[in-house]
Amino acid sequence: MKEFLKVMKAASDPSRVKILKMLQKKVMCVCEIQTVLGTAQSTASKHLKILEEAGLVTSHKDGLWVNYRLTDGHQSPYAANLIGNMRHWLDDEPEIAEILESLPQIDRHTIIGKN
Amino acid sequence: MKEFLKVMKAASDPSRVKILKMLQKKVMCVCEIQTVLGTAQSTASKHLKILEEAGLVTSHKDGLWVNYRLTDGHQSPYAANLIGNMRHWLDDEPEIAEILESLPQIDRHTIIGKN
DNA sequence: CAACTATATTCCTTAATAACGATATGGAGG
DNA sequence: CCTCCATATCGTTATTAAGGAATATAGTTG
Repeated sequence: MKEFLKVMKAASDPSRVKILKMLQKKVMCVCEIQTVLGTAQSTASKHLKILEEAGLVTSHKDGLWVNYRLTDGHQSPYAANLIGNMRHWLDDEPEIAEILESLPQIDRHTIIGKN
Repeated sequence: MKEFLKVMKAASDPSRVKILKMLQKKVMCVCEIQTVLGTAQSTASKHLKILEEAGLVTSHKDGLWVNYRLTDGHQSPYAANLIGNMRHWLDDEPEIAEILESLPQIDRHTIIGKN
């Protein structure tokens, strides 16, 4: 039950939903996600931790960057199901569409340290 | 997006998950749900309202009682999906199994007013 | 209509959540 | 080794959520 609740809770926040939709398009580092969301760096990092603990995303370091991607679904059936469904959900939401369209222009190398 | 978030949020609380699992077995009134959950009446009522606003359950009056049942899924695709999945989720959780086994013994007519 | 019953709503208190700024960690490069 | 950069964590504050008790509402029965 806790596992299920963690997934539902993780998906209950607008910022985290946006992150999941972004990661559906490409692997991203924290500073890229922070930029798209327009939040503080610590905020983005914390959201990612919640998503990771719910089994929705995984991370691996690449030098200074930490890359986040959607999980393949082997960690949690609830997470796998949600990720699968979200692939065809919410694309028409203006809030989401706008973000997804901005993604191609986001590049970690052009992001100046906001820290 | 708000519609999606409402469903996720509704499913993020243990009491509400229990309610959904109960209603999967039978239509129930508030006092029956209150009894199974072991909460105050106002608490049960409030949870049901949240579930209803998320499109997960519907209610209709039957005399003094208000019967709650799972929705058929015409209100929200997110709700419909969740209800469908939950039909084969969480049945093995001790917390849930215990509740489901107690359901046959719950009858609104034997519940004395706790109000 | 008066008493009772089931449910909804309000009020209050307490706990959980989200945001930010500041600080800590840890790898990379001069 | 010292600095810089990306990320994580901490401390604080404000908003939200959950719980119960008490009250309001509405239908039922005598």
